[in-house]
Amino acid sequence: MSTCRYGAPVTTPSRGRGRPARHSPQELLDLVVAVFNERGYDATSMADLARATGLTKSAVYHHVAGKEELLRLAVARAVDALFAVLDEPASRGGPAVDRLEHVVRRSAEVLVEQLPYVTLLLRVRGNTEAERWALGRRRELDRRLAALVQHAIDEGDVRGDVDPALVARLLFGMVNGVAEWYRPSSRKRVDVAKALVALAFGGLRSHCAADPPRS
Amino acid sequence: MSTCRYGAPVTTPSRGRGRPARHSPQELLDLVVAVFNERGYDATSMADLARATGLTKSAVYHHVAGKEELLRLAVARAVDALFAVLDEPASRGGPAVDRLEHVVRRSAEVLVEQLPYVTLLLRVRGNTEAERWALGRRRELDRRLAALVQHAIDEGDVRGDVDPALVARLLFGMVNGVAEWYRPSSRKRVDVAKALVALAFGGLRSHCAADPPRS
DNA sequence: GTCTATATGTTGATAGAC
DNA sequence: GTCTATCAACATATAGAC
Repeated sequence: MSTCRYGAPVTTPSRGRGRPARHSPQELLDLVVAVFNERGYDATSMADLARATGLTKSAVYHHVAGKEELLRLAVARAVDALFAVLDEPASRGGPAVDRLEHVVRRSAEVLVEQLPYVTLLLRVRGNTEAERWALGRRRELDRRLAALVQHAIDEGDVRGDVDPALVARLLFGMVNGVAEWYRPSSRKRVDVAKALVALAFGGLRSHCAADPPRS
Repeated sequence: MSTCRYGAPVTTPSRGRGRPARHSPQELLDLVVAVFNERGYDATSMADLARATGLTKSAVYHHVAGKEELLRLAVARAVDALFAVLDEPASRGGPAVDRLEHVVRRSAEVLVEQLPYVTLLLRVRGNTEAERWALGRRRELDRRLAALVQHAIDEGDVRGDVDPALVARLLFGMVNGVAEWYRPSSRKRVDVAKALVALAFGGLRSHCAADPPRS
């Protein structure tokens, strides 16, 4: 307030004092992505982002080219994190069923660790160039996951009585669904990943749960 | 065109001739929901809806109060269809695990049958009154599904080594995930529901698939 | 780097003729 | 019931002072 030269009403009531309102690019993106997830990307205005960051609209434009660039940065981070799982050693060697289990577990862990970024990625519709790029990367990811399921079936460790592409989509649909309800306060990430793997590979029925895990 | 009194450019090139551009309320809602799902509710303008229906914006307003009422009608239909599953006889009598299996199968079938409506419901964020109402109904649905899982665990037919609320969310997360990829042309609804139930109850591993179904 | 002020387009919704 | 014409509010983005 001390540097408020005019008596005009302040458009950003959340600062106006003390708080420096300066952010690293990383902190700024974190704040922005939180708003995108709360209100939805399309329903979020630059004014909303200015309010959330404690800046004015113009100051936001000083840091980024516009709304779409913020989306691009955010979904790129999620895409990179998910593809990185496929490059981990345990995703590349050994029986396909073990690799699949590792990818499922790590995907769930990454989703929880990078929750806001992955959530945003999963909600992308394809209206802008950044969104279409993200959709293309997701398709590529789906292809590689389906191929992994196919391998596990070929090796006889995953049931072959269901279409592999269908299995892959249902399986990773369950993983991605975590983004709809998980909140950081509620549970440790390993709990979610563990329960997810147990359910996906062992099934719901108690008589299957009794089988010893093969690892 | 015959009643076009002025030579002014037509804003709806998709009609301009022949097609009467008259719809029953049901047909109109179908068209609107398709656009909502393609572009996202927030990114859809009344001009988009006018184009899709072959009317002008003003004509659309003659049929409905506004954009939000269209959303309200659509999500209400999805909510009703999903709650109806819980009122089916097979959802109300017998062992809880069988009721659970029935609800999972029927939810998947309803999702596929009413794909655009359920898809829209699953994407609701909570910005408007209609959306907050829908979120509330979804929470109620989640509560009842979690209670059903709890019953099945109590009766010893579903594994009790994972938190029941977590099981319910993962399970119906897998069901809801179908909306992300299913397209009417690709597969029959029973195929998806059958594969979903098999995977959810039997798990991925081939040694579990060998167990005979208990029904 | 942040501000105030403003340019320029799009939005949901309405008025009133036919 | 559909149209043309229009509005006020809000959108993204920029200009230029400090």
